[in-house]
Amino acid sequence: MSPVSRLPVRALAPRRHDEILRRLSAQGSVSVAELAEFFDVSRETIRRDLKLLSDQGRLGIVHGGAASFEPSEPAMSLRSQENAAGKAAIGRTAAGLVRDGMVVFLDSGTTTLAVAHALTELRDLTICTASLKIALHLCHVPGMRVHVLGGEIDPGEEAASGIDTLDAMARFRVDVAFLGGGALSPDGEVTDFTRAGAEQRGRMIALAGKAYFVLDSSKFGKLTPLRIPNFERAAGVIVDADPDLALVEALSQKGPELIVAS
Amino acid sequence: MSPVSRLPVRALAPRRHDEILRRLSAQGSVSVAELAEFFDVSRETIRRDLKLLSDQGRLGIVHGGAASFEPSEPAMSLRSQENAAGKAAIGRTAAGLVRDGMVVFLDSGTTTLAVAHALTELRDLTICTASLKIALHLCHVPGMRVHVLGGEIDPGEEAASGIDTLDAMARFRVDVAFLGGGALSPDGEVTDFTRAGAEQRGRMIALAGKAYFVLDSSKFGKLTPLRIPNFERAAGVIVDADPDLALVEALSQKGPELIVAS
DNA sequence: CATTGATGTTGCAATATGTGGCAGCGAACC
DNA sequence: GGTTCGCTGCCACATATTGCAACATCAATG
Repeated sequence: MSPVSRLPVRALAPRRHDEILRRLSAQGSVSVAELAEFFDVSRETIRRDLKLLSDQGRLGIVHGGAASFEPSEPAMSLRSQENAAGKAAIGRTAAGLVRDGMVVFLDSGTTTLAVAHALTELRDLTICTASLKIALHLCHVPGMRVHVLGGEIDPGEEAASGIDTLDAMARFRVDVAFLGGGALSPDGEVTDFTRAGAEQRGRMIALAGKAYFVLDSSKFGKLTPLRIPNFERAAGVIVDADPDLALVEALSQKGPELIVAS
Repeated sequence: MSPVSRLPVRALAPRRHDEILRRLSAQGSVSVAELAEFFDVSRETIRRDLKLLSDQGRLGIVHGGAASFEPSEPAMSLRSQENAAGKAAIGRTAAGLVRDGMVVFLDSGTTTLAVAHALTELRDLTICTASLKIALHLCHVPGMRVHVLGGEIDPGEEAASGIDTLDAMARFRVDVAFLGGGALSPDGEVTDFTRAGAEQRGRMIALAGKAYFVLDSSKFGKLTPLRIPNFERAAGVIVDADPDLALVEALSQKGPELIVAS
């Protein structure tokens, strides 16, 4: 859409966005009607604001308004419902790349959780993850040794993050890593929401023998702000549907193999 | 347009869902009538909400309301059912020893999980734990910063343990620690099942400003093999029923205060 | 085991909300 | 000055949510 030349820094719109996000983190949810009255703009304008923020992944749109991802337990479970079939297919394909005896790193996220489910078919794996849900799930599978990375928990991801996590990661010798991401940008690169996330994933690419990104089709063409370091050294990107041709070509230029799960 | 038209400031659907699930995990069950009154919506609406959540497998609908599934692992969930009332009382008493702003260590185990539940009444705590369940639960409570200790997961405890965990523990400055244990032996000492567990608890006693053991009455008079180092330096032992007199006297000889929750 | 009050179910209408098209307006640019 | 572009509001129409009412079920009690 917009040729990325410069960000239009209007005075009014960003002010609304800030306030919307502030309210969201304070109250958990906001309604379109309430915001329209507060800013004295039309409801359409508010909806456009919410759509924008939603595309950036900063909130979730619901009937009547928007809800924050953070404080709500459903956020994660709801997200894991979205495109469940696609994620399951990605999980099976990912599991096909793993052999018994390997050391596997699993990133946090709903798509990697699907990979975790698929991995239960295997035996004798060492799993390394920062995700509480994944650890909790896989630790009961016979033959799996699960290591959890320490750190401060990010409630949105339900996973550890931060300095301690980066630190702990470096101690492992990882055969294959499955990483999530915020978006598959039109120029064929996986991007992330946060600085910390991008850094963590970039490091894991460097650490792992092979690193695959797992992204379901809802992430295609979205835009998130952070590039992931070392992306071109990743082994592949596993998706559940063919991206458009431009994206395929852009990706093939970068290096990582495109794998479409069926 | 919108000249202050009468806007019912009703809660958005996801907000209701969050609250319903929150109540479920707190109380185990909710009633349609109570929810309808709370949200000021009709009972049909509540039922539709419950139907939706039920379709997602997040609760079970029963006549009159809904009940929590607690889709947890049998080993752990079975244990947490035992003497639930006693554990809840211990939890409340333990929470009474905590003040806003403190750094709290929570050991793994079902009794400490009850403490975690009780701590949700507080705000502005830093939690440090090796237990996946505790981390997962508390990370969604507003005002809580949760740190998880890294390490290999023990499936029975659903918590990290081992060298890495001991290592990570040492980095924290802990105000108050709540520790589990295998048994309260007849000679007034808390003992443990495993060498690793005893070592970890002993270290935490040394690290924390105050360390309390939380033990429900099913642990009285049992015998487990490992003594816990530094036990005499613990601040107290919180239980849910009076132990017999000999045990009380033996304990008072050692040092830690005996606290009986009501 | 029958009664009775509470609860669950269904169809429907009212209202609120979402969507897409279009035009006005102001800022930036040529 | 004219043009373009993005933001905004208005409108018409599609969709979703909710409450009501009538009826079916359930479960506790005597």
